[in-house]
Amino acid sequence: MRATQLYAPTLRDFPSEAELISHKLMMKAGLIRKAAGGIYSYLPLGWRTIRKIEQIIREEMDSNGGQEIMMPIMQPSEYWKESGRWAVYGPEMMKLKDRHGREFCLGPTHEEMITTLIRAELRSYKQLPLMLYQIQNKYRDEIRPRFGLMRSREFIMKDLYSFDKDVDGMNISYQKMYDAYSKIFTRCGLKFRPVEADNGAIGGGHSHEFTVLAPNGESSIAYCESCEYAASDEKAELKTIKAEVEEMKPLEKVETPNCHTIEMVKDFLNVPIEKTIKAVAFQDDDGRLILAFVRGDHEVNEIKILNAVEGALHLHMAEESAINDANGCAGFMSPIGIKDGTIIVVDSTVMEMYNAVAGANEVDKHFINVTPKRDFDEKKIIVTDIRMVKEGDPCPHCGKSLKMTRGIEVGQVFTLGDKYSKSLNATFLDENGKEKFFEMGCYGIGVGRTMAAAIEQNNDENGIIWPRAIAPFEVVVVPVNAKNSDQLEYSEKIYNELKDCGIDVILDDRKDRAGVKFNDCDLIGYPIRVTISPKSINENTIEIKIRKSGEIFVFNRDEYKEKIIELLKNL
RNA sequence: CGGGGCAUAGCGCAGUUUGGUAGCGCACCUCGCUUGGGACGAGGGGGUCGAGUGUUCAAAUCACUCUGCUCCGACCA
Repeated sequence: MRATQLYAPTLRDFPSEAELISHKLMMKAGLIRKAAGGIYSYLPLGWRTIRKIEQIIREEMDSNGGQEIMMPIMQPSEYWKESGRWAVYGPEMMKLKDRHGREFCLGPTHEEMITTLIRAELRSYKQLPLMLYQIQNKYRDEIRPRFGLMRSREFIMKDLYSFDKDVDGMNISYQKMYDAYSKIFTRCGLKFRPVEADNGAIGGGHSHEFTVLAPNGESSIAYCESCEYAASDEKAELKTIKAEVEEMKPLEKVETPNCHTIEMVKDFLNVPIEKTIKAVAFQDDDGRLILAFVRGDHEVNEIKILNAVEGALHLHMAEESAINDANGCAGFMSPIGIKDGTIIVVDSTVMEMYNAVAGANEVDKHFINVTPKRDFDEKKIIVTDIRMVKEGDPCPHCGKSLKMTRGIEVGQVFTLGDKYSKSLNATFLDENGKEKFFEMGCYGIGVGRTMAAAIEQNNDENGIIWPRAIAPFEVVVVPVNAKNSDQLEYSEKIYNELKDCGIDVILDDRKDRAGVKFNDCDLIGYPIRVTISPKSINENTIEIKIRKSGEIFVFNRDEYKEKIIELLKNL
């Protein structure tokens, strides 16, 4: 490819609509253009990267037993009504009608489609396991599309569905995909973590989110550097922190005028924050009061509270009247003296504390020397892990301290069990001639998001720094002055030689000044730049610049190809 | 859905307060000159000022309505 033929409209400035660095760079480097909110065209450079990512995905899917198919974007509503998700999916789903008034949707996912596709003809356990996948546009009518390809309404997704005869088989398929995903993102040159996720309502199986580590990511994750543990902040399990055993002093009520926050209490009483107990009052959808208690320096994790309290679906901050009805006192609360029947959830770490400070349920009064295992009635409270992970907390697997980082979820693997085979009545006959539901799994990768995440993770003030495997071109050959026919000729020779080595190379034969071309090369992010100058011709050498490190090498004509191939291996 | 901001040439912006001939930089086209990090000179093309309605002799500018974009939040996982 020659740069003079390439449609790559680079911009001098960042478009004002872009906020996130990957979005800005994709616009500026001419990778994508927006058609509408959350809907994009991919220009040649962007599309080349997309295709390289897809190719890596294909290779790993195929070598793990996947078979590629293509299913419709436009799906009839009947399938979704049958599974019960037509109503459930709600406004997220793009719906449309044909001229006869028949209802369709633009598929946000394809469980219904694939299950109905195979159910008529996949009849025997002998045909299992089966793994089918596609790389397809998907649609979600996001409330607020943003961040370019990161949260868009139309997006490219690889989705594979596995069908097994039993749970053991399903777990093997799951493991295969888990391994394939690790390989895919490694090959893409990304720093990522498989993050433990729970299946929520689906239950039973397991799930991991593959999260690319990036400071601008939408999700916050905790991970361990000593072992492989990683989990999203809301899901991270936490071990109980044991406090040093102390002699229990007698409970005592003290005046704490106007000290309604932990900060004020700890300063007024001059105690370390780890010796205080913080209260947070919630109400659920039914109006039930839920009091949560954590150590003063900890934060409550609402998701964990929801899991701990039977029947609670959503939480909001409690009304003061509800607190008063339970004999509580906002700003000065503890479980001591709260009306029976109130739901009280205490973090397990709190139960380990000795001689702590907690509210007295009276205005301007706190208790000191509270020892929960003596002073709280364990029969009336729920004790469990309800706190939010924070940097430095011990890893639940190895005990070393956890680190926090932000990340971008690029892939997700999920066991579905028989949820969809049951609701869509997809069965086969097993060895005993008995009819059974398929045990399914689904495995998605956001292709555009992977591209965005790669840029998020690999850029500097000059532009993108592509990992070699997904760079639109691996090498760019730049004659310093393309109007000079000697330089252009020499450059074309080098270009052809590299091409013959199987290297994905582009010749920047534009007649612009060197500075313009260098800046574009840096912006677009080719991993290696070959610079051809009069000096190169005179000395019969090749000058090479590594985008990532900025290193410059000069090689002789007879060795440069091997050198470039060698260098590319590490980029 | 709540709250803020914005909409003028391909991109970035000024002009709006105080109504009166549509501007600047970059990009684009032509010619010249230049070529190792976004040169220079000369000439040129490109706009229903997001849409609609109203006020006015006169609206990019004032008023109302709508649409789109964007940020924060809620929502989603």
